[in-house]
Amino acid sequence: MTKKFYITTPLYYVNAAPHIGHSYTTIAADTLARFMRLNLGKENVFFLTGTDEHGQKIQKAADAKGMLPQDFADETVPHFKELWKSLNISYDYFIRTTDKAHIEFVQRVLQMVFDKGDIYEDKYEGLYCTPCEAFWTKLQASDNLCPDCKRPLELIQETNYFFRLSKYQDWLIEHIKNNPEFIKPEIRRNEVLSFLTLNKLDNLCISRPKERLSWGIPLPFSPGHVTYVWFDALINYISAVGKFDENGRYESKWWPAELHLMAKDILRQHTVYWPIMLKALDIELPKTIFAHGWWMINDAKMSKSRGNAVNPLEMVAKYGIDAYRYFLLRDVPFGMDGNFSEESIIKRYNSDLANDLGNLVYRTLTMVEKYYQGKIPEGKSGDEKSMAIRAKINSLHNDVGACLTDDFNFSGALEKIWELINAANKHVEETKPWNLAKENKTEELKAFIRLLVDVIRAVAEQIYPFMPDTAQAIKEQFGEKEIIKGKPLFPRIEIS
RNA sequence: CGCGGGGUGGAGCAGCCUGGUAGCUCGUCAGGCUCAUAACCUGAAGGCCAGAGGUUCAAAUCCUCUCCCCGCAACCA
Repeated sequence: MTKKFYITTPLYYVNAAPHIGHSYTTIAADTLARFMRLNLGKENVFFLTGTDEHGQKIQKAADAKGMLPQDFADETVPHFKELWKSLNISYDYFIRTTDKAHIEFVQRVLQMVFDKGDIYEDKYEGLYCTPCEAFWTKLQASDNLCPDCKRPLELIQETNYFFRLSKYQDWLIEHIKNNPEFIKPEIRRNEVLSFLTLNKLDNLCISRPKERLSWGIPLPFSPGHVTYVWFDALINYISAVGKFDENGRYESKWWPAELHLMAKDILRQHTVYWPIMLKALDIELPKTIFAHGWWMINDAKMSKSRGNAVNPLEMVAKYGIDAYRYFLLRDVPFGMDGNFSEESIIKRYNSDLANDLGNLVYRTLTMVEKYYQGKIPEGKSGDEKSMAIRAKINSLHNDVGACLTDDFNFSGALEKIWELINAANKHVEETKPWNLAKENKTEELKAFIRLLVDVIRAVAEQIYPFMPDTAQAIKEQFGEKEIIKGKPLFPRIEIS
């Protein structure tokens, strides 16, 4: 049986334009997908992303613009697709929750879970703010006033449908305990586990009455209700890659997913609702759910009200696709929060990309040009330092792989690559090729230059998943037999 | 006493599990070199490891207490 790799990003909610957070998850997923394609073959990797388009916020956003929700979504989705294009995102499929096939699939799921008895009808009572269209708990609104608009709340009652989360609580706890890989990183696993062991799960309300919300997938067994967005959205992970047969068995070439990637704010939905939904359907669970951290903007949480959201397109225009990708994956260990600022991008850019990598490539090109008229020399060196560098070249792929496949440790993988780059730069100082040239030590010089070229080729190979364009550019400059020297890969950014 | 994570040179982090010269990246300063994008290499300065007490020959590392920061605490997509 060939190994396969199915990776997903969350479906992004289309009520606003994509920001740095969206791009972070997607770049990380893209890097893993590219890496796995190199290892398992293109045909054994499936990378899914898409958009979540139902629900109240979309309806409100559309209303505000005097549009139909569908038209509003149709207008927003291209922003995501364009961004992915300009970030070199190599997704295999882009799903929209308004796709006909997805809607039918969700309805099928609802009917199956309903028939099984895990969805039931009940009365829901709560404090409701009509202008805000929101329910509040007594805890949130102790004074009986809407925390948002400060208007009095009404106690209203409505009939809704509920999903029996509680029935599967003990099973889920056991599953998490028995599968350390299931929720990562560990801090998130602890969080979920303590939450599950210390609280009794309430059943999840998975419907909204149509009078209150019409923009959603109608429940097949109650046309007066639409489906709660999360129940709709999570199902994309299976609706995109498989089908139910006539006996209600789910069949898919790709499922179960090896990895669901997301930011930590939607961990709950993925580690509690989603596994239980799958269990109710008798479908295998994903292998790993990984929640990464947030990017803070100049030490403040990014939010629309602060107006500090970073536009990825702007960053790409300023610093380039690969510098942006590199920065996000390198600057902060995956899983932790990071602080985003242009100052830190520029620092990374200048020190890692321009000074270390770019300069190594450029100085090597110049030497090949100067000493060998652009022809890459043959040669082998057997001294200790050269051998040590050779060893690093040979182990680099495994080192990078160990970081990526075990822990999704992007920054660690990049550090490994940079260790080789730094070793090569140091090797230049120690070998002093300009002296070899003066002293006519031709064999040594040939071997030395060849070693540098081999370092650069290995580096290009390994940075490809992270920085596909740069890898390509390096490969083009170092041909089979000779070089084609271009402009510096990363011209330094001078801060005025 | 709700649960969890954390407080280490100017900044960001590692080390703590398995006690024994406090390490990395960036920044600062000095030097070297010239193949190179004023890039590269070397060296230096800078830390009583939040605080107090305890265990020990020996504690950033183990134990107790205190202070401070952050996350989670169900429908927010």
